[in-house]
Amino acid sequence: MNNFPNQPEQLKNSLNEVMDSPEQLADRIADIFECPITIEDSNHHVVSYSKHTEKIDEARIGTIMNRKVPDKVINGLWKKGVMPRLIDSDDPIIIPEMKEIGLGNRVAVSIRKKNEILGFIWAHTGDKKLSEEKLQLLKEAALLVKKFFLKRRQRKRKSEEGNKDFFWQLLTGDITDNNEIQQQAKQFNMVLEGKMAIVVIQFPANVTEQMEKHAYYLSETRVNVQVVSRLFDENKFIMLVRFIKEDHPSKLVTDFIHQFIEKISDQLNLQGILGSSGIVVEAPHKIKDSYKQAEKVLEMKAKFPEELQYTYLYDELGVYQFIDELYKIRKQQNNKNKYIEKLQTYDTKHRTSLLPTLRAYLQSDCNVYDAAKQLFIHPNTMNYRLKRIREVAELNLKDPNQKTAIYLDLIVENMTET
Amino acid sequence: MNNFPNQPEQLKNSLNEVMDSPEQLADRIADIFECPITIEDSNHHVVSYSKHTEKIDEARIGTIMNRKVPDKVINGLWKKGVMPRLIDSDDPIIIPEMKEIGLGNRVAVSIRKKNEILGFIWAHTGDKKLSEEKLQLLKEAALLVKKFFLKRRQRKRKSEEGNKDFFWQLLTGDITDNNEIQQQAKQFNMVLEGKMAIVVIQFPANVTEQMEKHAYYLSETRVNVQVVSRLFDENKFIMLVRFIKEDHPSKLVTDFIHQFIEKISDQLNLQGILGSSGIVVEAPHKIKDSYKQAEKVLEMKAKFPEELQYTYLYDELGVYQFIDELYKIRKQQNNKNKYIEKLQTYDTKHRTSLLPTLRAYLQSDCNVYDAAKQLFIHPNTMNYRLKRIREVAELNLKDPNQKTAIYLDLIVENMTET
DNA sequence: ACATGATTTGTGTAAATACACAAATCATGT
DNA sequence: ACATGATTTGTGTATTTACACAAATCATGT
Repeated sequence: MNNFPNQPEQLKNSLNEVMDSPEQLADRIADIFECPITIEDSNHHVVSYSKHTEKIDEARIGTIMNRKVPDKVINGLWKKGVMPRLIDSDDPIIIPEMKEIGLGNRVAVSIRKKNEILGFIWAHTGDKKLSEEKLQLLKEAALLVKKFFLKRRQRKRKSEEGNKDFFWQLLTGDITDNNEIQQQAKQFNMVLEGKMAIVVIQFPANVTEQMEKHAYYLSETRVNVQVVSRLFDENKFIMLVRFIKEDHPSKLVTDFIHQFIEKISDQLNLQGILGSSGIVVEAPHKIKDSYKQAEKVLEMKAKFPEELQYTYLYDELGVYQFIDELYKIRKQQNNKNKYIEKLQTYDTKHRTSLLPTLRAYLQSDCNVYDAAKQLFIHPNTMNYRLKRIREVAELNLKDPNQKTAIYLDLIVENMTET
Repeated sequence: MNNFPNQPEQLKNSLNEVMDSPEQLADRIADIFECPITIEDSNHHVVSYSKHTEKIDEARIGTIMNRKVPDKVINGLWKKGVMPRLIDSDDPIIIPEMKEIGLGNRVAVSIRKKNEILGFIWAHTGDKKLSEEKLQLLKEAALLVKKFFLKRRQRKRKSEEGNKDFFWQLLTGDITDNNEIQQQAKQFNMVLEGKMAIVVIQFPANVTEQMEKHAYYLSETRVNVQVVSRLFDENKFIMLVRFIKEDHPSKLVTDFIHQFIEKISDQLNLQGILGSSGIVVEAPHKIKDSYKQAEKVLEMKAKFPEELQYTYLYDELGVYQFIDELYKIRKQQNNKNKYIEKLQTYDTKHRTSLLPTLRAYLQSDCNVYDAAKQLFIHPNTMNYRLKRIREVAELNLKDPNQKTAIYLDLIVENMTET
């Protein structure tokens, strides 16, 4: 094992041999580096692990037993900033012991094609320290293992562009025939069954390679939802997600978007990343609707950032599903809301703020105390103003019909100003 | 005065003489009938009264002093059913003493041209009873006095058709030039200044002559508002009203419509008479808008009879100002409200009534007790159902955005069924 | 500067509302 | 028929909300 100059050759030969039987892949690498080796895919599922039993740690046991790295370990790696370094770098990363998650000393390197993470090689170095040359060798090993991953994903890879085209066709509704859709889906190894939705993540600026890398990674590693297909369009990352559990798709997709944004904001140290989803559909030809709706949500979130700060689903847009159209109607009708006008006139004449008060009141679900808090005034002041509103506008604040009209007209009115 | 066969001749001669000086009109008739005579126009304003001072009663004093019949007397006459008989008949009506309104024995006859009431002749008979021949003579007197009224209204009469045309032009917006409008208005003796609105009264069936008669009469005798112009179109009576007091035009027009409907329903013993008004405008060229709006109100009242039972003004239509358009939008969007759908599904599956409960709750301004009363259930039941609604629909009942959307979608949904 | 009326805030009380719990009723499937 | 869970109603209590009144502050015009 000291014949150092010979090692790369040896490695190549070994790997070429085992190209089709991944089981021995880790063993061969482990032989060269003299420590246990684990190879994972981008999803942190175990692809291959060496038989070495020395220097074994808790994390390794858990990983091999479940054929997947435990979530606790992955989270720990993220928290310590290991994962970002691993994803961003082509070089091996030395990871010191992390007792709290049962991880011994390790060296790891990512396996990637362009910006896409294919997987990772983990060397369980234990007390031993790898030399600079060995680290270099590990990097070369990664390049060679990459071939294995590429071959493994042969079907997927050979049609990656076609897959993208197909996804676009689904998004735009260019294919409507269900049989054709299912045929193509089979060809690209996509499952278009059960409950699905389009999720769009919008980045505030132009997307860098690093951002793409992280986005792709995150789209691979979710659990409750499965990302069937994904692509970047300008500064938007569009995903087709499928729901494994059929229970509460709204909650699942909200959580997914939440986590996605949280993690990627954290990892890239970026603010202002928005997420949205169209409604959950069951038929593939309705994916286009879900996409349109997801885009609509983003459009409305841009127009009403505060109001829709915590809204991600089209279903939850409420009146903002049709506020644009309503705006057109009201403008066309050319008839200002009588009550709003009266209050506006009164406000400008007497330098009061009855209209903003009414707005806060309506936006607080007609709760006097919440509305008062929002405006930093005493609840009695609020009540007094409401009394004045009733008098000045001759408005019955118990009439849901009028209140609804005012609520909408106040939103529409604000749209005029922008 | 016993030369009875000669009296009609005498009457004619007398009247021809005084045709242009109304002051002596009543005197001449009084001479023939040997009792005090009062002549009123359709508005119950005094046109002419005889000098006779015998058999004078309280009502006559009040009438002459104010140059108008006191409201108390008019109301009394309506209550006793005298006015309808007078309006409907060409023959003189004998009216017994009505002490409660200070009215002595009288005989009265209406003066009319076709269906339009021009005025009335009142004979204060006192203890005397008029013979059948004298009654016949009074009828002839009415015919002759009619000539006087027609001459009196010469300008108005000669252009009655033209007036109608002009009104239609205002209603349809055929004239837009303000100068032209004011010129024509002057020609037809119409005042088109200050605050105005179009009021439309809709009759349930085809309009008979009797109904027209009453409608014209009522349009003459209102106090706080002035009916500038009016016409019948199919089963609709369209009025242009002007506001004398500028204070609270909404209240004035509501009261006007209320009273109009109440009185005419009462007089004609008719149900289902609807009234509406467009917004109050200041510029004559906006009358067309007010007309359109008044028609829109009637249209919506037909579609939502219960909801808009007490709504007459366009301003007060609330969401019904745009519910038609919203219906189109929502149909086009082809996306059912998620919350409504969930509740509907649950209701059919479990034979519950969560959706009707939510509807009642929203329509009762989110007041649990009112909604419960409306549904004849215990308030606790209401609360329980609301809890289930929150759970089943995953709906936050404190979110005004969602609630507003549901409120509107519930209305829109009901429109589908019809 | 003063008077006036509108507005804001503090204090207290009455009424309305929410909520927990228990009992009764109902629907449904085994 | 029975068990089960959902639903309805009754009862009582704690909390919230509405409202009246008073005092203080502010704006405005003379």
